[in-house]
Amino acid sequence: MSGRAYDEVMELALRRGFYFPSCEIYDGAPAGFWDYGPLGNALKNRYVEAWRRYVVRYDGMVELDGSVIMAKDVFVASGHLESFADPITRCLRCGSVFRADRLLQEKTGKIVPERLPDSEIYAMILREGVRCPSCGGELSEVTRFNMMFRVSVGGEGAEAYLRPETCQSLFIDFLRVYKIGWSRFPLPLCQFGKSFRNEISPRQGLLRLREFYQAEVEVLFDPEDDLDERRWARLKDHRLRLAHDGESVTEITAEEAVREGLVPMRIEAYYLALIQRFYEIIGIDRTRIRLRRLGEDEKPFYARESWDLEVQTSLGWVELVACNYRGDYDLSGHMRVSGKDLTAYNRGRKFVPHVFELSMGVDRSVYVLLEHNLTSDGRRRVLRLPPFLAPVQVAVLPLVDRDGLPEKAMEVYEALRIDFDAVYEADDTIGKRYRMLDEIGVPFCVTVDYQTLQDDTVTVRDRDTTRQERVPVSELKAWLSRALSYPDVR
RNA sequence: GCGGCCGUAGUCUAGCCUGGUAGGACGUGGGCCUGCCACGCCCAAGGUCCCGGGUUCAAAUCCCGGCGGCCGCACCA
Repeated sequence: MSGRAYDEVMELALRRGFYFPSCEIYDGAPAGFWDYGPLGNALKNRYVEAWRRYVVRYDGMVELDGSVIMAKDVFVASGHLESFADPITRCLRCGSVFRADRLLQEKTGKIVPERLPDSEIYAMILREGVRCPSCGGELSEVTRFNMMFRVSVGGEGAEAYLRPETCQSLFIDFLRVYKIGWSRFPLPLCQFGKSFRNEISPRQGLLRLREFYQAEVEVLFDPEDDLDERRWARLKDHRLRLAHDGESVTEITAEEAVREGLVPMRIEAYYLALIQRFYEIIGIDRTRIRLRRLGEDEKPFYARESWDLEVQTSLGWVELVACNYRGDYDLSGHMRVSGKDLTAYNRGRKFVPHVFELSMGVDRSVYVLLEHNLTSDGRRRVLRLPPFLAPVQVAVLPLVDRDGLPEKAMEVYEALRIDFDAVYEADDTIGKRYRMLDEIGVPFCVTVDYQTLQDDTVTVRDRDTTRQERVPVSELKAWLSRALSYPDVR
């Protein structure tokens, strides 16, 4: 696992301002927090806009924005207070920490029930004589480490938590959203926003953060009513890259996957196709994408079936999207704890909606976009982002910094700067400017030369081919709009 | 959290083993030059050598602790 590409992305991120450590002027700042600089923020925003286009609007989803701090009861209902913490024991001699239940199972072969109280687990450790696998030392009592950040709210210090996933507000807000008119199923709710997890050892830059962006889709549906034909027709022929047991990938259309039982329901196959296609559109090499079905021991506590959309990187396969069939776990839980009725009405029948979710890691996706698109042929280093994702869309350059060219170039820049993310660059030789702009993925460079002063045309240089085309200044805006437009999908 | 390696201007790095308070490259600012793909010239700014403590006449260099980074284990909704 060579991390060379990772190191190159990291160096570029620091030097050109894509992202960098949070609070970095202070010593002792905790790990797992990163800030987006000007370019990274722009890239992240474009990624989210693409998501809105190819996932949210394409499917007719309903986007909400919930609060980050949520009441304790939310996480009683969601199971996070109980299940988001693992029973832990530590070695009293060497300090190593172990999952108590797994250690017991490994050493004794006995299954440790998930709900067993900590004191019982500890009693088992003593009874079975289990000791530290590293040094043979004695093990401590069993404790829990919850990965949620606890906060206290108001003068009373009411117990609340930073959400560990964005989706809980979608489940909770469902009641109101449903009542005020969004009452057709399937009902895909979605949200882009921050989540927080107190990871034990955050690592690898944007790949594992304690504060991070998610873009989550929670499709609420009637379990007796599989996907409508209108949606199904759109993506049933898309070829899914399904990974079974480990490595081998089978390419199979969504329709065949359902027919052959590889994916149980149409609604799952459809949304798996939707999300895989999204990553293909934004420029991730599809041969480096797989949808891996998780085994029983890997699934989150609330999931009935899980697929991870994974992408191959220099650090191995990275999970970008968790796709989970959550059943009625969430709404039933919130009904039980809140006492509110979250059933819906469809075709003369009351039911608790089931949920299929697409939980996307935004920061990880941004990282993968950088790593997959950063190319180097020895002389030239180019960030080959699709033009519609580029943080800077166009640069305006006077060929030389004299003879009236800068004035004319500035005029061109002024005409573009509101409609596009444009920069003006006059320093250094023209070749050097092209190189600097290639590195941050600027897809088009508009150069004002001596001919411009004669006939009011400029050259537009293509980042990927370095070829230049002469375009009248009067047509520049239309030319760029076309070149920067989103690819069409039906 | 455990173990290994590591932490020097914005970035990459020399120096560390064999203590004597830092040198380069790129980048940045200014000037010159420049008719299209980083190769030009001149000048300048920029360093708490991660932080704290210890040893020493003297610490970037040796020792301890902390923080951070990478890798492995563990964990990963």
